[in-house]
Amino acid sequence: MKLRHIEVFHAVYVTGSVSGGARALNVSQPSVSKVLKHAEDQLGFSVFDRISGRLVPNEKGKKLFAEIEPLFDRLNDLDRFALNLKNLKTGHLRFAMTPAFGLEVGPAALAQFAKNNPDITIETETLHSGQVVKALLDNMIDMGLVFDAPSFPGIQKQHIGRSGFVCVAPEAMELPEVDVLMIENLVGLPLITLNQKSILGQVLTRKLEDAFGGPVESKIVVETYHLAKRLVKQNAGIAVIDAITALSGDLTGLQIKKITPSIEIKVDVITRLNEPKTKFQSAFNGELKAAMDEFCSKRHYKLLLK
Amino acid sequence: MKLRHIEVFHAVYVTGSVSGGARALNVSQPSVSKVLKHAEDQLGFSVFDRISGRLVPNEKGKKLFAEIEPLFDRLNDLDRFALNLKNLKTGHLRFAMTPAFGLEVGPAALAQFAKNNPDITIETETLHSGQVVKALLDNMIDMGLVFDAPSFPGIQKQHIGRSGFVCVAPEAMELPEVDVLMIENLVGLPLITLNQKSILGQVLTRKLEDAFGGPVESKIVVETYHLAKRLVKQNAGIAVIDAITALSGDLTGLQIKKITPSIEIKVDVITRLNEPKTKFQSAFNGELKAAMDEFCSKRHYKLLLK
DNA sequence: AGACTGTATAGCCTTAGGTTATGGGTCGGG
DNA sequence: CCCGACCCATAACCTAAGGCTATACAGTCT
Repeated sequence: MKLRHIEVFHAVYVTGSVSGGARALNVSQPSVSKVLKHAEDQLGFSVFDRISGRLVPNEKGKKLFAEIEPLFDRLNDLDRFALNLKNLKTGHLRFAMTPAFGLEVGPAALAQFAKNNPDITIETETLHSGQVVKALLDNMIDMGLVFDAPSFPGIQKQHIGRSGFVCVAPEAMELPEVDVLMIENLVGLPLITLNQKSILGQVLTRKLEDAFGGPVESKIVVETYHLAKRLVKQNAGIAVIDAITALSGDLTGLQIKKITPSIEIKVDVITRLNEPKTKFQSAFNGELKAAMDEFCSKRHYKLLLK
Repeated sequence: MKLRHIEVFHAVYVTGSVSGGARALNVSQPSVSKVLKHAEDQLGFSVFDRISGRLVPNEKGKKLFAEIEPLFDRLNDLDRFALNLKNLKTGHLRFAMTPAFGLEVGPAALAQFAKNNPDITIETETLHSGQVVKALLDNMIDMGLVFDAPSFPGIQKQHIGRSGFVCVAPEAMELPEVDVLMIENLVGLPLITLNQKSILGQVLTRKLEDAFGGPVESKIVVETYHLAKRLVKQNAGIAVIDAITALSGDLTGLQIKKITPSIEIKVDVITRLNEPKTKFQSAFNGELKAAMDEFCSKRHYKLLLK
C-alpha cells in the first residue's frame, strides 16, 4: 500500500464519498476514483461496497480504517516534525513557557541570557502547558518552562523552583481579617477558576473539591491566570491562582492572601529525553533558575508562601 | 515527505550507505541516490553530511530517523495487516492455540464444531502464546486459546477453564512414595524447564524460585511442554509442566504426580476487543469449553488437580 | 599504481497519478 | 414522471517521480 493509497482511502472514508474525498484532497474526482480503484486492486479485495451508486465501507474497509487512522495521524505529524526540524540551527534557542512566566520570570531570564550570549539567536512564545509538551515532542522547541510537568514518555524534567496558590480578590471586597485564608471560607463567593485543560487547573480543582467537600461552582472559568487576575481587578469575582502570576505585573486594586491548607506546585524545565544538552541550553537553564530565585525574593514571595 | 522517501531514508540510514540501501531495497544505486536527493530537496535541509565521499547522518538526520523508525515499523505492519485481511471471509474461522491444546482439546473442539457447522471453513495452527496475541492483533486469526492470557490493549479474554502444573518423571526414576510431591524436593534433580518467552514459563520459574529460595538451575530449557515430555520419556530428566500437556497423548513410560504448593493457571479464549462476535464464533467458544470440560473429566484431571 | 568501493550525474523509459470530457446511475421535488 | 442535482466510472491525455544502464569521480587499501 502506497502512501497515496492511504491518504485517498482515509479521505474517502471520513468524507463518505469519492467526490468528498476529492474536495478534501484538492484533486479531481476522477483522480480519487482511479487511485481508490488502484488501491483496491493492489490490496486484492474491495474496501467499499458500491450500493446504489454510493460507497459504503464493508467489513474489511472498517478494519482497515481502524488500522490506518492512527498511522495516518502520525504521518501528518511527521511532516510537521520535519518542517520544524528545518529551524534547528546551532546557536539557536527555541523556548516556550506557560503564560504565568511570560510577564516576569521568562523575560528576565531571556534578557540576561541574550546579554551573556550575544551570538545566540532566540525564538520564544507562550503556550498552554499541554501545548508546550507537544511542541517539544514535535521539535518545535528545545526547552519549556511549566508548572508541575507531567511524566510523559520522551520528556525529561528538571526541577528549578517551586510556587503555590494564593487567593486574589478585589481590594474593595471584605474578607476575614486574617493573614491566612481558609479555603473553606471561599464557598459561596463568586469564584473564577482555571479550566481543566492544564495541570494547574486539574490540581486546583481537585484541592478545592477536597476542601469544599463537594463540586466547585465557578462563576467564570478561564484559560489563563492572567485573565483571571484582570477579571478580579474588574471586580468580577475572586480567584485562587498561582503566586507567580499573582505577583507579576501590576498589583494595584488587588489584595492577595495566603491560603490554608497550602497548595504547592513545582516549577520545571522540560526537555526531550536522551538528547544531549548543548552548552548554551545549560546556561539558559541557569538563567531561568536565577530569574526564579530573584523573582521569589524580590516580590516578597517568601512572605506569602512560607 | 512521500512514503518512498521514508523507505529510502530508512534503508540508507540503517545500512549506512546509498549502495547498501539500494541492495536492501533491491533497486539500483543511482535510483536511491536520486530519491534521497529529492527527499532532501523537498525537506529543505540535508540529513546526511557527505564527508570524504561517504554519507554520515547529521543532527537533523538523527532526529528524523528517531521519528521515522517507529512509524516505519507500523507501515510495514500495515501491509501485513492488509494481507491478512484478504483472508477475512464470512463463514470462515481462523483459530490458533498454544501447543498444549494442539493434541487433544483443540482437535476435539474443532472436530465437533466442523461436524455441527459443515458450511463453515476453518483455518487453524498452533503458535506460542506471544505469537497468538500478535496474530490476533495482525488480524491473522479471529480467536485464540492460551494459558493465562495477559491483559493487553486491544485484546479481550474469556475464561473457559483452568489447569495447573504437575510433575512428570520417567517411570524408572525413584521418587518419594507420596501422592503429592513437595516442590522443594525437586532441588538437585535434573530439571527440564520452559524458557521465559511464554507466560507459562515465567509463572513457573517465579514459583519455582519462590519454593527453592533461589535461582532455578535447569538442565535443559525447551520451548514447548510437549518437547519436555518427550525428553522425560527419553530419561533426560524431570519436568514440571501443565496438566493438559501432561495428560495429552501417550502416557506410557511416565509417572505423573501432583505438586504442592499447587500452581493454578487459567485457560482463556482471546479475541479482539470491541469486535462483535459472530454466531459461529460463539458456537466455537462453546465447543472449546465443552472440550475442556470433557478432557478434564475423562483424563482423571480432577484427581490430579483438586 | 591499480583494484575496490562508494557517490553523483546523464540520458532514457515506464507508469502512477494528475487533468478534462463524458456517460450512466439514484434520488428528491416540482 | 421527468428534471436537475448529486454521485461514480471510464476514456484520452499529460507530467513527473522513480526506475534502469552507463559513466565519471573520489577515497581506501594493498
